[in-house]
Amino acid sequence: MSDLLERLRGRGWRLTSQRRVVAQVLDGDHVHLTADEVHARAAERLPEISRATVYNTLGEMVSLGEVIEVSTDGRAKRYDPNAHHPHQHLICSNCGTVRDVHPTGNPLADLPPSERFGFAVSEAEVTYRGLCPDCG
Amino acid sequence: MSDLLERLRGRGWRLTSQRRVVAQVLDGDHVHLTADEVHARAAERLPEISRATVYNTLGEMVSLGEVIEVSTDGRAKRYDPNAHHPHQHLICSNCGTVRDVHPTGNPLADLPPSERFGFAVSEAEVTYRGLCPDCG
DNA sequence: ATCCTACGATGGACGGAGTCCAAGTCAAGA
DNA sequence: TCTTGACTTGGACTCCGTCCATCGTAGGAT
Repeated sequence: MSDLLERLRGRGWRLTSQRRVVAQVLDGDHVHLTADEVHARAAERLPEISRATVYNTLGEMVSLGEVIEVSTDGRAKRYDPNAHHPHQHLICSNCGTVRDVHPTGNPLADLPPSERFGFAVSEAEVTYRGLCPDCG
Repeated sequence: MSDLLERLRGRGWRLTSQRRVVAQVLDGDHVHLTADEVHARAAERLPEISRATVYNTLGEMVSLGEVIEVSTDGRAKRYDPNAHHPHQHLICSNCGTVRDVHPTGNPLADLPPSERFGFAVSEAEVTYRGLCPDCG
Protein backbone atom coordinates (compact mmCIF):
# COMPACT_ATOMS: atom_id res chain seq x y z
CA MET A 1 0.00 0.00 0.00
CA SER A 2 2.96 2.34 -0.40
CA ASP A 3 1.09 3.26 -3.60
CA LEU A 4 -1.60 4.79 -1.50
CA LEU A 5 0.88 6.62 0.70
CA GLU A 6 2.63 7.98 -2.39
CA ARG A 7 -0.64 9.19 -3.86
CA LEU A 8 -1.57 10.82 -0.59
CA ARG A 9 1.78 12.56 -0.26
CA GLY A 10 1.38 13.73 -3.84
CA ARG A 11 -1.80 15.45 -2.70
CA GLY A 12 0.07 17.41 -0.08
CA TRP A 13 -0.51 15.15 2.86
CA ARG A 14 1.80 15.41 5.80
CA LEU A 15 3.04 11.87 6.29
CA THR A 16 2.63 10.93 9.96
CA SER A 17 3.16 7.58 11.59
CA GLN A 18 -0.57 7.43 12.39
CA ARG A 19 -1.58 7.87 8.77
CA ARG A 20 1.01 5.37 7.66
CA VAL A 21 -0.34 2.73 10.02
CA VAL A 22 -3.97 3.30 9.02
CA ALA A 23 -3.01 2.94 5.35
CA GLN A 24 -1.14 -0.28 6.10
CA VAL A 25 -4.11 -1.74 7.96
CA LEU A 26 -6.34 -1.06 4.96
CA ASP A 27 -4.11 -2.92 2.54
CA GLY A 28 -5.47 -5.91 0.63
CA ASP A 29 -8.54 -7.31 -1.11
CA HIS A 30 -11.88 -8.04 0.50
CA VAL A 31 -10.95 -5.76 3.36
CA HIS A 32 -14.06 -4.21 4.89
CA LEU A 33 -13.20 -3.10 8.38
CA THR A 34 -15.20 -0.86 10.66
CA ALA A 35 -13.53 2.23 12.07
CA ASP A 36 -13.14 0.52 15.43
CA GLU A 37 -11.57 -2.52 13.81
CA VAL A 38 -9.16 -0.27 11.97
CA HIS A 39 -8.39 1.43 15.25
CA ALA A 40 -7.78 -1.90 17.00
CA ARG A 41 -5.41 -3.15 14.31
CA ALA A 42 -3.63 0.17 14.06
CA ALA A 43 -3.17 0.17 17.82
CA GLU A 44 -1.31 -3.14 17.59
CA ARG A 45 1.43 -1.30 15.77
CA LEU A 46 1.09 2.14 17.29
CA PRO A 47 -0.45 1.66 20.73
CA GLU A 48 -1.48 5.19 21.49
CA ILE A 49 -3.22 6.12 18.27
CA SER A 50 -6.55 7.73 19.08
CA ARG A 51 -9.98 6.95 17.73
CA ALA A 52 -10.38 10.54 16.60
CA THR A 53 -7.32 10.26 14.40
CA VAL A 54 -8.56 7.04 12.84
CA TYR A 55 -11.89 8.69 12.07
CA ASN A 56 -10.16 11.78 10.66
CA THR A 57 -7.81 9.74 8.50
CA LEU A 58 -10.53 7.47 7.16
CA GLY A 59 -12.70 10.48 6.39
CA GLU A 60 -9.90 12.15 4.49
CA MET A 61 -9.16 9.03 2.49
CA VAL A 62 -12.81 8.83 1.57
CA SER A 63 -12.90 12.49 0.47
CA LEU A 64 -9.85 11.88 -1.67
CA GLY A 65 -11.54 8.93 -3.34
CA GLU A 66 -8.93 6.47 -2.15
CA VAL A 67 -11.27 4.50 0.09
CA ILE A 68 -14.98 3.74 -0.18
CA GLU A 69 -17.42 3.92 2.69
CA VAL A 70 -19.89 1.04 2.84
CA SER A 71 -23.03 1.38 4.96
CA THR A 72 -24.11 -2.22 5.01
CA ASP A 73 -26.83 -2.23 7.62
CA GLY A 74 -27.68 0.31 10.27
CA ARG A 75 -24.51 -0.63 12.12
CA ALA A 76 -21.02 0.79 11.82
CA LYS A 77 -19.77 1.89 8.42
CA ARG A 78 -17.09 -0.23 6.79
CA TYR A 79 -14.11 1.01 4.82
CA ASP A 80 -13.11 -0.56 1.52
CA PRO A 81 -9.69 0.31 0.10
CA ASN A 82 -10.53 -1.22 -3.28
CA ALA A 83 -11.65 2.15 -4.61
CA HIS A 84 -9.96 2.06 -8.00
CA HIS A 85 -11.68 -1.15 -9.15
CA PRO A 86 -15.43 -0.61 -9.56
CA HIS A 87 -17.38 -3.33 -7.80
CA GLN A 88 -20.49 -4.06 -5.77
CA HIS A 89 -21.01 -5.89 -2.48
CA LEU A 90 -22.43 -9.23 -1.44
CA ILE A 91 -23.34 -9.37 2.23
CA CYS A 92 -24.31 -12.30 4.42
CA SER A 93 -27.71 -11.57 5.96
CA ASN A 94 -26.71 -13.54 9.02
CA CYS A 95 -23.09 -12.84 9.93
CA GLY A 96 -22.47 -9.65 7.96
CA THR A 97 -19.47 -10.91 5.98
CA VAL A 98 -18.81 -8.75 2.92
CA ARG A 99 -17.40 -9.84 -0.45
CA ASP A 100 -16.56 -7.69 -3.45
CA VAL A 101 -18.47 -8.81 -6.55
CA HIS A 102 -18.54 -7.80 -10.20
CA PRO A 103 -22.00 -8.08 -11.75
CA THR A 104 -22.45 -7.87 -15.49
CA GLY A 105 -24.68 -5.13 -16.87
CA ASN A 106 -24.94 -1.49 -15.95
CA PRO A 107 -27.66 -0.58 -13.47
CA LEU A 108 -27.47 3.08 -14.48
CA ALA A 109 -28.70 2.12 -17.93
CA ASP A 110 -31.69 0.39 -16.32
CA LEU A 111 -33.13 3.61 -14.95
CA PRO A 112 -35.18 5.25 -17.71
CA PRO A 113 -35.42 9.05 -17.85
CA SER A 114 -39.06 8.91 -16.80
CA GLU A 115 -37.91 7.37 -13.52
CA ARG A 116 -35.26 9.98 -12.81
CA PHE A 117 -37.54 12.76 -11.56
CA GLY A 118 -35.18 15.42 -12.86
CA PHE A 119 -32.24 14.13 -10.84
CA ALA A 120 -28.72 14.19 -12.31
CA VAL A 121 -28.10 10.55 -11.50
CA SER A 122 -24.41 9.82 -11.18
CA GLU A 123 -24.05 6.55 -9.35
CA ALA A 124 -25.75 3.19 -8.82
CA GLU A 125 -24.81 1.05 -5.88
CA VAL A 126 -25.94 -2.57 -5.78
CA THR A 127 -26.03 -4.60 -2.58
CA TYR A 128 -26.65 -8.32 -2.85
CA ARG A 129 -27.79 -10.18 0.24
CA GLY A 130 -28.03 -13.84 1.09
CA LEU A 131 -26.59 -16.53 3.32
CA CYS A 132 -22.88 -17.26 3.08
CA PRO A 133 -21.59 -20.86 2.94
CA ASP A 134 -20.87 -20.87 6.68
CA CYS A 135 -24.33 -19.58 7.63
CA GLY A 136 -26.30 -21.47 4.97
CA MET B 1 -54.12 2.71 5.39
CA SER B 2 -56.96 0.87 7.07
CA ASP B 3 -55.74 -1.93 4.79
CA LEU B 4 -52.59 -2.10 6.82
CA LEU B 5 -54.47 -2.01 10.11
CA GLU B 6 -56.75 -4.80 8.91
CA ARG B 7 -53.79 -6.93 7.89
CA LEU B 8 -52.12 -6.33 11.20
CA ARG B 9 -55.21 -7.22 13.18
CA GLY B 10 -55.50 -10.34 11.07
CA ARG B 11 -52.09 -11.28 12.37
CA GLY B 12 -53.23 -11.10 15.96
CA TRP B 13 -52.21 -7.55 16.68
CA ARG B 14 -53.85 -5.76 19.53
CA LEU B 15 -55.15 -2.54 18.01
CA THR B 16 -54.03 0.34 20.20
CA SER B 17 -54.37 4.05 19.54
CA GLN B 18 -50.57 4.33 19.32
CA ARG B 19 -50.31 1.69 16.59
CA ARG B 20 -53.20 3.24 14.73
CA VAL B 21 -51.51 6.63 14.70
CA VAL B 22 -48.16 5.25 13.55
CA ALA B 23 -49.88 3.41 10.71
CA GLN B 24 -51.70 6.60 9.69
CA VAL B 25 -48.48 8.59 9.66
CA LEU B 26 -46.90 6.04 7.33
CA ASP B 27 -49.68 6.27 4.77
CA GLY B 28 -48.89 7.37 1.22
CA ASP B 29 -46.35 7.16 -1.57
CA HIS B 30 -42.78 8.39 -1.45
CA VAL B 31 -42.96 8.41 2.33
CA HIS B 32 -39.53 7.82 3.82
CA LEU B 33 -39.59 9.13 7.35
CA THR B 34 -37.04 8.55 10.07
CA ALA B 35 -38.22 7.10 13.36
CA ASP B 36 -38.00 10.52 14.96
CA GLU B 37 -40.02 12.09 12.19
CA VAL B 38 -42.65 9.41 12.62
CA HIS B 39 -42.62 10.12 16.33
CA ALA B 40 -43.02 13.86 15.78
CA ARG B 41 -45.97 13.43 13.41
CA ALA B 42 -47.58 10.82 15.60
CA ALA B 43 -47.24 13.12 18.58
CA GLU B 44 -49.28 15.77 16.76
CA ARG B 45 -52.23 13.45 17.02
CA LEU B 46 -51.41 11.62 20.22
CA PRO B 47 -49.18 13.93 22.25
CA GLU B 48 -47.85 11.51 24.80
CA ILE B 49 -46.80 8.68 22.54
CA SER B 50 -43.29 7.59 23.47
CA ARG B 51 -40.25 7.10 21.28
CA ALA B 52 -39.91 3.52 22.48
CA THR B 53 -43.40 2.70 21.26
CA VAL B 54 -42.68 4.19 17.85
CA TYR B 55 -39.50 2.13 17.59
CA ASN B 56 -41.32 -1.00 18.73
CA THR B 57 -44.18 -0.50 16.31
CA LEU B 58 -41.92 0.25 13.35
CA GLY B 59 -39.80 -2.80 14.17
CA GLU B 60 -42.87 -5.02 14.29
CA MET B 61 -44.17 -3.68 10.99
CA VAL B 62 -40.80 -4.42 9.44
CA SER B 63 -40.77 -7.98 10.81
CA LEU B 64 -44.23 -8.51 9.39
CA GLY B 65 -43.06 -7.33 6.00
CA GLU B 66 -45.50 -4.43 5.92
CA VAL B 67 -42.83 -1.73 5.98
CA ILE B 68 -39.29 -1.62 4.57
CA GLU B 69 -36.29 -0.25 6.41
CA VAL B 70 -34.00 1.92 4.28
CA SER B 71 -30.47 2.68 5.46
CA THR B 72 -29.62 5.48 3.09
CA ASP B 73 -26.43 6.83 4.61
CA GLY B 74 -24.89 6.27 7.99
CA ARG B 75 -27.60 8.41 9.54
CA ALA B 76 -31.03 7.43 10.84
CA LYS B 77 -32.91 4.61 9.12
CA ARG B 78 -35.96 5.54 7.11
CA TYR B 79 -39.23 3.65 6.93
CA ASP B 80 -40.97 2.98 3.63
CA PRO B 81 -44.58 1.74 3.76
CA ASN B 82 -44.56 0.82 0.07
CA ALA B 83 -43.56 -2.76 0.88
CA HIS B 84 -45.92 -4.57 -1.47
CA HIS B 85 -44.63 -2.88 -4.63
CA PRO B 86 -41.02 -3.85 -5.36
CA HIS B 87 -38.91 -0.80 -6.06
CA GLN B 88 -35.50 0.76 -5.58
CA HIS B 89 -34.43 4.15 -4.28
CA LEU B 90 -33.02 7.33 -5.78
CA ILE B 91 -31.38 9.60 -3.22
CA CYS B 92 -30.16 13.17 -3.52
CA SER B 93 -26.48 13.26 -2.60
CA ASN B 94 -26.94 16.73 -1.23
CA CYS B 95 -30.23 17.02 0.65
CA GLY B 96 -31.03 13.35 1.19
CA THR B 97 -34.46 13.38 -0.46
CA VAL B 98 -35.60 9.87 -1.39
CA ARG B 99 -37.76 8.80 -4.35
CA ASP B 100 -39.07 5.35 -5.18
CA VAL B 101 -37.94 4.23 -8.64
CA HIS B 102 -38.57 1.24 -10.86
CA PRO B 103 -35.54 0.25 -12.93
CA THR B 104 -35.88 -2.21 -15.77
CA GLY B 105 -33.83 -5.37 -15.68
CA ASN B 106 -33.11 -7.76 -12.86
CA PRO B 107 -29.86 -7.20 -10.99
CA LEU B 108 -29.99 -10.71 -9.51
CA ALA B 109 -29.59 -12.10 -13.03
CA ASP B 110 -26.47 -9.97 -13.47
CA LEU B 111 -24.54 -11.80 -10.76
CA PRO B 112 -22.98 -14.91 -12.35
CA PRO B 113 -22.50 -18.04 -10.21
CA SER B 114 -18.75 -17.53 -10.26
CA GLU B 115 -19.30 -14.24 -8.43
CA ARG B 116 -21.53 -15.71 -5.74
CA PHE B 117 -18.84 -17.33 -3.58
CA GLY B 118 -21.20 -20.08 -2.48
CA PHE B 119 -23.75 -17.62 -1.08
CA ALA B 120 -27.46 -18.33 -1.44
CA VAL B 121 -28.19 -14.89 -2.87
CA SER B 122 -31.78 -13.87 -2.27
CA GLU B 123 -32.00 -10.15 -2.75
CA ALA B 124 -30.48 -7.28 -4.71
CA GLU B 125 -30.94 -3.73 -3.53
CA VAL B 126 -30.07 -0.84 -5.84
CA THR B 127 -29.45 2.69 -4.63
CA TYR B 128 -29.15 5.44 -7.20
CA ARG B 129 -27.52 8.70 -6.19
CA GLY B 130 -27.35 12.11 -7.78
CA LEU B 131 -28.46 15.69 -7.39
CA CYS B 132 -32.17 16.42 -7.24
CA PRO B 133 -33.69 19.30 -9.23
CA ASP B 134 -33.61 21.61 -6.21
CA CYS B 135 -29.96 20.90 -5.43
CA GLY B 136 -28.74 20.67 -9.03
C1' DA C 1 -71.64 -4.48 31.18
C1' DT C 2 -67.81 -5.92 34.00
C1' DC C 3 -63.72 -8.30 35.09
C1' DC C 4 -59.08 -10.25 34.12
C1' DT C 5 -54.85 -10.64 32.39
C1' DA C 6 -51.45 -10.90 29.09
C1' DC C 7 -49.86 -7.85 25.84
C1' DG C 8 -48.58 -3.22 24.95
C1' DA C 9 -47.01 1.62 26.42
C1' DT C 10 -44.05 4.52 29.04
C1' DG C 11 -39.82 7.10 30.05
C1' DG C 12 -35.53 7.06 31.75
C1' DA C 13 -31.16 4.81 31.77
C1' DC C 14 -28.04 2.86 28.88
C1' DG C 15 -24.89 1.64 24.75
C1' DG C 16 -22.56 2.09 20.30
C1' DA C 17 -21.03 4.99 16.63
C1' DG C 18 -19.36 9.14 15.38
C1' DT C 19 -18.18 14.34 15.96
C1' DC C 20 -16.12 18.30 18.18
C1' DC C 21 -12.82 20.98 20.56
C1' DA C 22 -8.94 23.06 23.13
C1' DA C 23 -4.46 21.95 24.06
C1' DG C 24 -0.26 19.70 22.97
C1' DT C 25 2.97 17.68 19.29
C1' DC C 26 5.64 17.24 15.23
C1' DA C 27 6.71 16.97 9.82
C1' DA C 28 8.95 19.31 6.75
C1' DG C 29 10.19 23.65 4.53
C1' DA C 30 13.26 27.86 5.34
C1' DT D 1 18.12 24.06 13.70
C1' DC D 2 14.07 26.74 13.96
C1' DT D 3 9.37 27.75 13.05
C1' DT D 4 4.88 27.07 12.12
C1' DG D 5 0.72 25.41 10.73
C1' DA D 6 -1.03 21.00 10.12
C1' DC D 7 -1.87 16.91 12.85
C1' DT D 8 -2.94 14.25 17.09
C1' DT D 9 -4.99 13.55 21.47
C1' DG D 10 -8.63 12.32 24.79
C1' DG D 11 -12.55 13.50 26.77
C1' DA D 12 -17.02 15.52 26.42
C1' DC D 13 -20.81 15.50 23.62
C1' DT D 14 -24.64 14.24 20.15
C1' DC D 15 -27.42 11.21 17.71
C1' DC D 16 -29.74 6.99 17.01
C1' DG D 17 -31.41 3.15 18.92
C1' DT D 18 -32.24 -0.53 22.70
C1' DC D 19 -33.46 -2.19 27.27
C1' DC D 20 -36.07 -2.62 31.31
C1' DA D 21 -39.22 -2.22 35.29
C1' DT D 22 -43.53 -0.49 35.87
C1' DC D 23 -48.01 0.95 34.62
C1' DG D 24 -52.09 0.81 31.55
C1' DT D 25 -55.50 -1.22 28.63
C1' DA D 26 -57.69 -4.14 24.58
C1' DG D 27 -60.51 -7.44 24.08
C1' DG D 28 -61.87 -12.26 25.33
C1' DA D 29 -64.36 -14.54 29.13
C1' DT D 30 -68.28 -14.36 32.18
